[in-house]
Parts: sequence; C-alpha cells; structure tokens
Amino acid sequence: MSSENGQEGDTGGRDAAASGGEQLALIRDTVRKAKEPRARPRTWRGAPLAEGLPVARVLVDKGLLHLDQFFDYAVPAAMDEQAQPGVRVRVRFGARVVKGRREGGTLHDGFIVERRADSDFHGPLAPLAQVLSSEQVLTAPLLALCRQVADRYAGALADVVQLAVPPRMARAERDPSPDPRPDPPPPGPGSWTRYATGPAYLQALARGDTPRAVWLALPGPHWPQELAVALATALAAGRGALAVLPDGRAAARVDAALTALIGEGRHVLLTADAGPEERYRRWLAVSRGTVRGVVGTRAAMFAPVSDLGLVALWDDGDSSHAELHAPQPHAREVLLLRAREQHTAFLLGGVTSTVEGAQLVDSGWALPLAASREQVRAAAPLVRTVSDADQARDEAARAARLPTLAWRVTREALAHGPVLVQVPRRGYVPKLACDRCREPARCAACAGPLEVGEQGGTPACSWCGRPAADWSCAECGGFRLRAQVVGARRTAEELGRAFPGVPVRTSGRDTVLATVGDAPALVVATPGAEPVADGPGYAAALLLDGWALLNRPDLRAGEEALRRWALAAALVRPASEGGAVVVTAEPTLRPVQALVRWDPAGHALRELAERAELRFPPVARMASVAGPPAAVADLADTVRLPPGADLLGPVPATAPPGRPRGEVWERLLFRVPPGSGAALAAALKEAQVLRATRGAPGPALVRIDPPDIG
DNA sequence: AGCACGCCGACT
DNA sequence: GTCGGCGTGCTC
Repeated sequence: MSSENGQEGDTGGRDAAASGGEQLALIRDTVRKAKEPRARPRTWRGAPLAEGLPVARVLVDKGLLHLDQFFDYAVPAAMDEQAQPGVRVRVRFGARVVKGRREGGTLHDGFIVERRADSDFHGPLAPLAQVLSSEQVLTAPLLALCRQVADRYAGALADVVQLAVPPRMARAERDPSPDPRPDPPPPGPGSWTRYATGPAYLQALARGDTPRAVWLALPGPHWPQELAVALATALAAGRGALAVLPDGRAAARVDAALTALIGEGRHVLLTADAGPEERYRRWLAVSRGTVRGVVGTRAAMFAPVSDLGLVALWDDGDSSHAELHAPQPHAREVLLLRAREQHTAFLLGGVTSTVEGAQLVDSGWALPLAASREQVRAAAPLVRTVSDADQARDEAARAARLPTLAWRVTREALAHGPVLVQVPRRGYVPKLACDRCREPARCAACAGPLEVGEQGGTPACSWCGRPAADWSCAECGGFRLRAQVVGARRTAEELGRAFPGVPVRTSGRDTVLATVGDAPALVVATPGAEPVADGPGYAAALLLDGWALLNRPDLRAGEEALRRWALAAALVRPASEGGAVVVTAEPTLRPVQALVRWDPAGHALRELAERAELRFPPVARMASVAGPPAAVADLADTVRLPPGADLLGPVPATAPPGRPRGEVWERLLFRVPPGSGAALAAALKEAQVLRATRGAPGPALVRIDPPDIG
C-alpha cells in the first residue's frame, strides 16, 4: 500500500484489486486538498491514460444553468489520438462514490473544449466513456462565440452550443469535403451604383476593410443580387462571408444570385429544406474551411466560417430572426457580436428599418447606405390611401367590401399584369364590428369580442360562447354587424366574383407560392407570404384592412405595419411604369405617411426618438422574469442589479403551456441604461444560479430583450 | 435537475 | 435499537 505514494504521478493504471487503495487515495486527496501542487490525474478504472495530455476538459451537454462549467475527464490512452478539442464525446456524469467504487452516473453527450496536462479538480477523474467522432465541430472560435451569446442572453453555454452545432450525421462525416476552390474574381458593383455610398462600401470590402452599414434597399427585385454582390466582393478579397435571411425563399434567391456571380463550390446554402444530412454535409464543408461563403436562415448565424470578413442580415424586423429555443438569441444581435469580436464588415439590409437598425446609424457605429430621393421616386410605386371615412361614405364599398378606389385601381392594373392583395389574417372573419360606427362588437353579457366561425351562421362571443342573435351596438344603437377583418380565403372568393374571368391565386401559411407569372391575375396573400411576380413586378397592390396591423397593442405595431406594407409594395413596379398601391388605413397615421412618402428611414428615426423619450429598448436594455408570484418575488430579492436599474411591474401574465391549469403567473421587467446590458444579464444569471442551487420556489423564466413589451 | 448522504420521530 | 422524513450539497 505504501507504493500508492509512489504511484501518485503515474497514469493510474492500477488493477481492480486495488479498490481499497483507491478509497485511501480519495481520502488522502480530500485531506490534502490544495496543499500540494497539482497531481497527475488518476482515474477510477485501471485503463492506462494518454501520455502527453491526459486530461480532457469537457462541456457536458446538460442545459442546467448552475452546471454551466467545464468538467475534467481522464483520457484513456486508446482515445488519445481521437480525443481532440472540439470533438463530440460521451461521459458518465453524476456518479457517486460508494465503498471506494464509482456507482451510477448516466451517460451524457459533450464536447472536449481543451486537452490539458493536469486538472484543478482534486480527486480522481472519471475517464471519457467514448469519443463519438473525430470531427472537430466545436472549434475555438465557435466556442468563444457561443460563450458570448450565452453571456449576452444570461443563458447556459451548453444551450447555445446546441443551437450552433448541428446534430451529427455519421454518413455526412465519412465523406471528404470537396477541395477548396480559388477565390472568385471580384464582381462589378451592378445596381449598387444606385446608392450614393454603395460603390464605396464595396471598395472597402474589396480592400479587406470592415465597413459597417445599415442599407435601405430600394423597392424592386434587385436586392438579392445586390446582397450577392456584397458577399462575392468579400469572397473575392479572400475573406469568408455570411448572410442570414428570414426564410428559405429569400435565402434561395440570394443563393441563386450568388451562384450566378461566382459559380458553384465556393458557398453553401444552409436552410432546413436541404434535409438534416445534406445540411450537415454543407455545414461540415464550412467548418472544415473548404467553403467560405454561407447563405442561410436563422441557424446559419452561428456558421463557423473561417476568416470571416462580412456578416449580412436581411430584414431584421422579421420575427423569424428570433431563435425559439433558449436563450432565444436574435440573429441581429448574434451577428453584431460576431462583427465586433471577429472584426468583420457588417451589412444590415431591408426595405424598411427597425429601431435597432436606426440606432446603429444614430450611434455612429454604422453608416447609412441609402438611395437619393430621385432614385427612390424612380423605383417606388404610387401609394394612395383609403381612410375609414372614405370607406364609410363609399356605398359601393359597403356592398362589395372593396373601396371604389381599390376596385378602379385593380381593374386598371389587371390590363397590365398581376395584382397583389395583402390581407392581414388568414382564415375567415375573426372579429366583428358595428357596421355603422365601426366600434368593435361586444357581447352583451360579458363584453367579450364577437366572432363568426368558419361555417358562418350566428355570431357568438369568443369568451363565453353565448350566441349574439339580437345584438345591437352599445355605442350607436346600430344593429348590423360588419366583418372587421376579412380573411384571405373569403377575400379571394369575393374578388373572384368581382373580377370574373381573372384567375385568383392564394398564398398563405400552408401553401406559400414563391413566384407568380407576369400574366394578369389576382394574388391574395397574407403578410410575409407574398410571391414575387415575374417580369416587371405586380401592376398594383391592395393592402386591405390596414388598421388591423396598426391596432395591435405592441410597441412595434407601427414599425411592423410599415414593414409589411413596404415589403408588399416593393414587389410592385415603379410608378413610372404604372405601379400603384392602395392601402386602406388612416392617412394621418405616421406609418401610413411613411409609406406614401416612401420614407422608412425617417419613420425609424422618429420611432427611435420616441423610444429614447420613454426609455424603452433599444435605447435601454430590458429583461423580463415570468413565473408564479413567489418565484418572481424571490428572483427580484435575489438579484443584485447594476446601478441605474429599475423595475417595472409586476403585472399579471399568462402561464406558458405545460403549467398546471389555472396557475397564476406574473411578469416583472428590469430596465437598465444603455451600456449596462451585460451587467444586467450577468446579474440575472447569477441570481438564477443561486436560486437553482438552493431549490427556490417555482420556476422563474428569464428573458433578455423580451419581444412583447408594451 | 437527480440523487445520495445526513440527522431527528414512531415502530418491532 | 431500526426505518425513514426530506434538508443540503455534489456532480469531473
């Protein structure tokens, strides 16, 4: 037994009969603690360890906040070669020591983050159970990015890594990636010359500089090509380039434009459409550094592009840029982190601008990349409005549910091409209003909103279900009901009757059309599902029930309404070619005026000024905590907030699905001044860890940048 | 989060 | 004397 001392420094290769000795070694270790310099690691089972670097630091894939740390494992000699940093492994975790033997412990997936000579853990290390693959997927820069995103969002590193590294597909790993191709030749500026600072931006990219811009794209079909030119310019300069788009359709358009510019083999399309194996194959080509161009949807924001020189994001106002899984990072914020940390160029493009985009310009971090008024006038359609008063006066509209102006514009435009009809919501009439005064119709018993079902029939209260057969308006005494919002399907039917002989196509949630031909047709679509029209674009667009987009009780209602209208209007040919847009909304409202004047920058700046006045994001940073009142109060007591923080609320909130029925929830908002966002996230994470380790009451869901404030 | 250790009440 | 309550702390 005295030989145990002599074995301290060896690889732990003792036989099974020495379990008593292991117990002693454990006790000795615990007593000795940090008195001695770090001992060479020993392991529990007798297998010999790797010679050079016998310790593997492992990120255990267990999304528990207080386990957001690395654990050291011994590397058996047999795994030495494969167990490189970044590879996927399996480890036993949570074992107990019973009579000097390890018992239990369940297998968990993880990643080796580092190979080391020693461990700062005082105790015998468990060995790696298995190296799953020798593919080094969690590379150092990707790990660093995940760490930053986890910190930014008060989340666990393992959760972010799960978002960043796709699941393993063994077959895709077996095949070698194609050889890297030489850098493509630089493209010409193309239609970037329409923007005053466009060519200068491209020249900076070509020089390998890091220009940062918020780009307000002109309406029309050129933006995928322009985005592709920016990517190709960075690739031609020998740098990597990454573009994130809100959906597969948009990504496919940019991918096609980029392929036309630089051919195949220098970039990949990372979208869900490819299927998991092919998507992983493409991701591997990026991770292995054989491809440096990436065009993709949200998850591509983490793509481990080597020598990244440009990150680009299109239409950051689209809600699909917000990740659904914890800690719910937003593509814009992730790409901003990448641009800052990896010193890359940055391009935030859209037909409109979010307040966040406006702030990047306002703060001077990014430059505006916008076209002159003349260019805007040359590209934009003519926008006209139909107000509520117009519509109420309009006898024909009340019969046909289509304002006379919209009807005239449509009939005229159908002689020249397709007409896009944007309808706020899918399905049938969801809500009813008084036909005379337009006040929302309410249930006489409980004041809930009235609606009619898919089948039609008697309207009923959507809260208590009571039928409202003999309804009369509480405001004006009117007794006729009017459909408040007409769904896409019903609109399509009515338009079909109004314009007999014209084909009607619909594009909505379940069947989204990518394109329609240039022949006359009525194309009814919900926002975000508008097909692109071939040739010169739509002859006209009708944006119906505009007020429905504006009436939502949301801080972003105006920005979002303008965004959706402008995206549809951008598909219409310019006014000089007869392109016209009719929007049914009050012309006095700010987003409506911004659409009519085609001034999205001005709108975003005014919104930003308002946010600053209210001290709302992005001028302040906010976080929310939701949960049962006791849990919310406990977290609020635990958290050590940075200076200048205030609390708003708590207010009643709805419990997320999966909670016990009738459980009361509330929500509390934290607000800190600009610059204290990181401190707020750190404080909330610390509080979460504290709560978790002492079994605090109930769940408290922390969310950085909550999307549904106000 | 699991899961086992620990230190105080009702039983054979 | 023993079985067992779940409070506390650890997981390489």
